[in-house]
Amino acid sequence: MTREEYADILLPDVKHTYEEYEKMYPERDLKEGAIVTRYAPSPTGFIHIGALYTSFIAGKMAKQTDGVFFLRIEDTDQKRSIDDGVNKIIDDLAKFDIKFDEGVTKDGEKGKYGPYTQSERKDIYWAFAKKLIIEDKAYPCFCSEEENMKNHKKQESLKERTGYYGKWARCRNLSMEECLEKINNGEQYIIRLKSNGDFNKRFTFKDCIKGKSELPENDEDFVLLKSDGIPTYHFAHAIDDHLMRTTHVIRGDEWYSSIPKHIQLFQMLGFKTPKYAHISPLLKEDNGNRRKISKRKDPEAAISFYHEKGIPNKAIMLYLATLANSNFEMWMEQNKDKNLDDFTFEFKRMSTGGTMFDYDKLINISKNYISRLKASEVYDLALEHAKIYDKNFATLLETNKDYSIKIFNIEREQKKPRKDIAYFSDVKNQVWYMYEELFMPANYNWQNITDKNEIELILNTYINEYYNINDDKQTWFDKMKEMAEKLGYAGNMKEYKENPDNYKGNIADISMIIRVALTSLNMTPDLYEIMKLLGMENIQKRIKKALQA
RNA sequence: AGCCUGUUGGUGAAGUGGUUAACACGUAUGCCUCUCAAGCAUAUAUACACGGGUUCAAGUCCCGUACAGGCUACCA
Repeated sequence: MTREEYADILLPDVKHTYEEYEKMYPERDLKEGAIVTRYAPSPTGFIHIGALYTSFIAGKMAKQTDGVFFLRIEDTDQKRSIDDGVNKIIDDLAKFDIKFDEGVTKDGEKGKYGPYTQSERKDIYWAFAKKLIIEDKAYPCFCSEEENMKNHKKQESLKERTGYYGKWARCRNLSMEECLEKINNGEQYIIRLKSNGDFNKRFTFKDCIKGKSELPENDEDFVLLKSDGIPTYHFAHAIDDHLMRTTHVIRGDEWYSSIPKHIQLFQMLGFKTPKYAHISPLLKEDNGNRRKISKRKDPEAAISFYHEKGIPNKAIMLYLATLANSNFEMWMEQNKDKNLDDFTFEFKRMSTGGTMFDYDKLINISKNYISRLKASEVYDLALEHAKIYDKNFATLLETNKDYSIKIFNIEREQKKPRKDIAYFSDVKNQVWYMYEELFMPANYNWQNITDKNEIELILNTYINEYYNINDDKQTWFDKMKEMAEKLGYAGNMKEYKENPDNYKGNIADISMIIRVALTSLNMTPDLYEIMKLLGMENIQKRIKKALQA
C-alpha cells in the first residue's frame, strides 16, 4: 500500500489536493511593507478589553501600511460558541471604529481568501493533513485521554517534562499495518505531528515587539486534527494564515510560548513563516501584585463596564493608543487638531512586559476628551447614555433640548474649557439643579455667614436692587462688588486678605449665599452663566424658597 | 517542575554605552476680579530589584540571585 492510499483511508473524501488549494489563493498584490493581518476571535459574544486592545493594534497596523485587515472566526471549539456571537463581535468592534476590509461580515463573507470561518474549512485542513501523512510528518494516534493523563502523572513523578514526545509518544512508531488494523477495529484516532525537533537545540526567533530570543525547538507530537476531524488552533493557524497570505500574526502574548510549535509547523508544511507580533497582556494591580486582567474576576475586563460608566468609546481608544505607544500621548498634546489615524504606531515601541491598565489615567483621558467636545455633542452622548441607564433623566434632556445644550455649553467651546465631566453616568450629578423638576432647596448651613437676618438682607438687596438679567458679565460682577461694599463686605479679595478685620466678610461669602440659594450647592460653574440660563422667573422663585427656609 | 518574559520616583512610562535620568498621572502650595472644574507657576519624591563581571565609562552589554507575570490540553 502506498502512503497516498494510506492517507486516503485516514482522511477520506477530501475534495481537493493541497496543491489545488495553494493555487486558489494567490499571493496578494500589495505595495511593499503593507501588513496583512487579522483578528481571529472565538464567537463567545464577549469582547474583553484585551481583545479590543489587540484588534485595535492589528487594525491600525494594517490601515497605516495600506494593508488588509480581515476577520476570521475560530469556531473550532463548538462548546464555547454562542448563537449570535459573530454579529455581537462585529457590532461591538464597530462602535470602536474597528472595521474590517475582508472576512466575515454581518451578511456573508467578503474577500477572495475564504471561507473565513474555520468550521467551513475542514476540507482544506484535511488536504494539508494528508500531505503531512504522505510525507510521514504526521501520524494517527490511538491513545485515549485517560492514557495520556496517566502518562502525564508518570512524567510528573519522574520529574520529566510532560507531554507527548520522544519515547512517550507511544503511537509514533506504529507501522501502517498496525494502524490500519486498529482502524478496522473501529478505534478512534487523532492526527499528530511527527515532530522532528530537538528540545535541547535552540533557535533564534525575532518577534516584532519582543525582539530576539532563543527558544528551544519543539519536540512534542502535538495534535493537528482532533477525533472529530476538526483542527486544533495550531494547525488551523498555520494553514489559514498561510493561505490567507497573512504577513503579520498579531495576537496576544499567551501564544508566545507556542512559537516553537508554530515555526516548526510552517517549516514542515513548506510554508514561509509570517512575522509575529505578540502583544503583552493588560495587567491590573491586585493586592500589590500585577496580574493579567481576568474576565472572571474583573468587571473592568468587559467592555460593557465602560459603557455603563459612560466613558466615551473614543476616549477608550485614545487610552488604548497611549498604552500601545506611549509617545502617542505627547504627540496628541502637540497635535490637538489631528486624530488617531494620523499617528503612526510602531511595534518596537510597544511594551514587552505587561501593560498596566490604569483606570485613573483612563478617567483623565476621558475628562480631557469630553472637555474638547461641542455642547451639542456632549448632549448627544449624555442622552444616549441616559436612554439606557436613566430613562427619567433622558426624558428631561429630550424635552429641554436647547436648554440642556446651553447648560453643557457653560464654560465650554473655548480655549480652556471646563473639565468636570469625566464620564456620562456623572452628568446628572453635575447639572440636576438646573432643572426645575429635579431642583431641591438645600439645608441652609452657610459656611461663613450664619445669621438668618443677614442672609435675608443679602438676598433681598441683591434681587431687588442689583440683579438685572440683561447685564453683561462685567457689569454683573461690578454690581456684586458694589453691593458687597455697601453691606460692609470686601469687594476685592486682595484687600480682604490684607485686612480681614476691616470687613464683615468678602465678596466670596456674598456670592456663596446667592449660589446656594439658587443651586443648593456650594460648588458650581460660573454663577453668572447659571443665572442667565435659569431666567428671572426661576431666580425669583428659588430666592423666595430660600428666604422661607 | 519545565520553558519564556519582565523588574526605572506613590503610579504609568521615556531612555538601544557618554552632561544634572524625559514626560504624564497623582499629591502639596501659590496665582488667576466669586465657589468648583480647569489653566499657569513652584514643589514633591532615598526611582534604574539585588550581587558580581566586561568597559575609560553601564539604567543600557554579560552571568548569577530574588520577585513578579505568561505558557506548558483532542481550549482558543
